Amino acid sequence: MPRLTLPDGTHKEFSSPPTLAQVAAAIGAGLARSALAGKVDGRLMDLESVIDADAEVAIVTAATPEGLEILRHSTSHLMAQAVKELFPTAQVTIGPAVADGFYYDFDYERPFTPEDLTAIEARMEQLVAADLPIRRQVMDREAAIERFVAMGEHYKAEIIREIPADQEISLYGQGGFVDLCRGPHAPSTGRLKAFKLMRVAGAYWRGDSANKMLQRIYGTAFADKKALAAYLTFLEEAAKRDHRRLGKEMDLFSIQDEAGGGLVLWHPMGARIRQAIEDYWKQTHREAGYEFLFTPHMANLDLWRTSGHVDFYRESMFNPMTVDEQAYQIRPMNCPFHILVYRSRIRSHKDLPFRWAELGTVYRYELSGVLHGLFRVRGFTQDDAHIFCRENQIEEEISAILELTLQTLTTFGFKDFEINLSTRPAKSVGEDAIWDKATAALKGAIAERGLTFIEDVGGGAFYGPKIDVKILDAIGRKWQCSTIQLDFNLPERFDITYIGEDGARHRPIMIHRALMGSLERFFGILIEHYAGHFPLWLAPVQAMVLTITEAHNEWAIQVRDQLRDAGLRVETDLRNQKISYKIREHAMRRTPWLLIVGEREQAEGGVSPRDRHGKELGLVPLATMRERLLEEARTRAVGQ
RNA sequence: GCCGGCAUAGCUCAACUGGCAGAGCAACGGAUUUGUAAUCCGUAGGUUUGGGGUUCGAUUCCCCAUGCCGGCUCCA
Repeated sequence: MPRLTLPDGTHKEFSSPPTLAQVAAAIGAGLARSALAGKVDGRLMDLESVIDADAEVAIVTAATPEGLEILRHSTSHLMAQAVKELFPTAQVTIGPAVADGFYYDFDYERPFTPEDLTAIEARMEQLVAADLPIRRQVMDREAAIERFVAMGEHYKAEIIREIPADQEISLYGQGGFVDLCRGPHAPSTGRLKAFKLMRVAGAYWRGDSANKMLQRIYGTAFADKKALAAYLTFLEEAAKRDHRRLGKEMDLFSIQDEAGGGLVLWHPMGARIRQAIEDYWKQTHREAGYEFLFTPHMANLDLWRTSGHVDFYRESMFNPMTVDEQAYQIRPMNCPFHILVYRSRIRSHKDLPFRWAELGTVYRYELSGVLHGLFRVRGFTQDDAHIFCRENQIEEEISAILELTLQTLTTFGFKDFEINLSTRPAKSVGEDAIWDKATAALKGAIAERGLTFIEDVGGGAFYGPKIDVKILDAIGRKWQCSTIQLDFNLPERFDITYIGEDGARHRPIMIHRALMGSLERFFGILIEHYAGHFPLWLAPVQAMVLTITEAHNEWAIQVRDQLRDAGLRVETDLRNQKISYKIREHAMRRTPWLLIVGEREQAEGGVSPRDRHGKELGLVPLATMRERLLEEARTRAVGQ
């Protein structure tokens, strides 16, 4: 009789082979109610599956990521059932769980409307109330194909034909609805209690624009209504932080038709922030032993032939232009120029490493439909750098880059990171030995900092392994900005070398790296991370001097000028308005410090500061406040 | 690029099924000289994204264009 080992290490014996549902019931009534599926020796299975041998068993509930995924997957089937009942001629295709919910793609004669969604959702509620059991059934391949063809479900038939022969074909049925699916699924529709259909969108069959456009319905589902409500609140919060909205409201940047989509205009207030970012960037890079380069925005197309961009990157490049009957290309990357600088003279092993950085503006062709605020643009500035080093310098260089990356991201207020390491893909250039050595160096550099990483086996570029660092923002969203990539390809293509100790020519290793990635995109992320409430060192206006009446204008201007002379960004508001009016306005504009100046302040040579949380400090001498502001700016404090 | 939705004053949004295009904020002018999140009064602001069509009449209905928004390989 099966002896089962539970996750806590305890054992349970059964007199006859139990189903997973029975196992859950044996553990506890509460668990039986919340059980969605089970895990047997690490394999997810339906609750009704029978365990007939000793095994490690865990019951899966919606409290775990796996359980939530099952719940969402089952909800997508529930939606497909509702759609088939309401629109019988719609063909089902695929419907997986995704990051924040699920979707299902249908082939239907017309697009679904928002009204359709409401109707589908209502039908789903009915199906939940009916609490239909969800049953798995294994079927012979040919019979399954015949069955789906008979039902008019040609996509499903196509999918079955492509399933490897050694895999079993399983169907899931609930009520009159049957779908091809690997499973597992929740035991019944009654378990799907909290869901919402979000939107309709077009999506190509298999994501290929050569294929037919299907109708995709996105939805989300959670364990209970409370979690669903929390998610919807999160979406509202994200919308409030939308950098496109804040960018307009705070007059930071614009993107205008007259200039072109995806081309960013930085307004004065946005440019102040960018300057603060760039100043910091220059300072840290100087300290980290980098030199700076400036290179052109376009080059003879031949350069891009040599670099391989014409062959491998054409889709992302703008069309070349003709200059004196020669083709020129606006740059999508900076690296070829840096290589030309390297190659401009003979290099010795004693010169290496070179660390060359450039805030290089590049232009890439993106489909008009994918442009999105500052996040997806056609012209952007990379905080790019290229390191040329010897093989035995890789680890040290990577380690230093990682250090600089984390220092930079931390300074901008990001505390949580996820590091991904991508290794050699099937199709790639370079010898095994160098790949192994480089990959080991990357791992070593990560380990040295005591950090953990997620390995993406075979996920590297064809020209070298890489480390990507993702940041988590204030509301838990993940963004990838930093990337550190080894390149065994470009040095080869440009045939760059250095003279070694042995007097022979050797190939240097090239490292591409960007910490913020694109300044535009990073700026967008910062806006959303801080919801526009920039820390002092980034704030476009760090302090606003507010007068009580016109009688205090003179002192207000003196205050402003003294603080400006100290290097702070300070403005005055001398308008003939009540102080509460001015405070409200500048508080809403997210100015970190408001310095109130009236009779007493003028008489004593001070200001009455109010911080961004409305805290009043009382009358303080101007010099004291100046030092406090300078300290806050100098330390790049992100607290509060 | 493709699919769907949307486009009204600088901004946020109204205008029932086709019937005189409006409000708040912002701007500007005036009064008020004010102590910690909105002082009052007034003025101006529009080819309702652009073009075409249906209609006695179009912000509203239809077609085209442009832009924006949400999506477009997270695999049964």
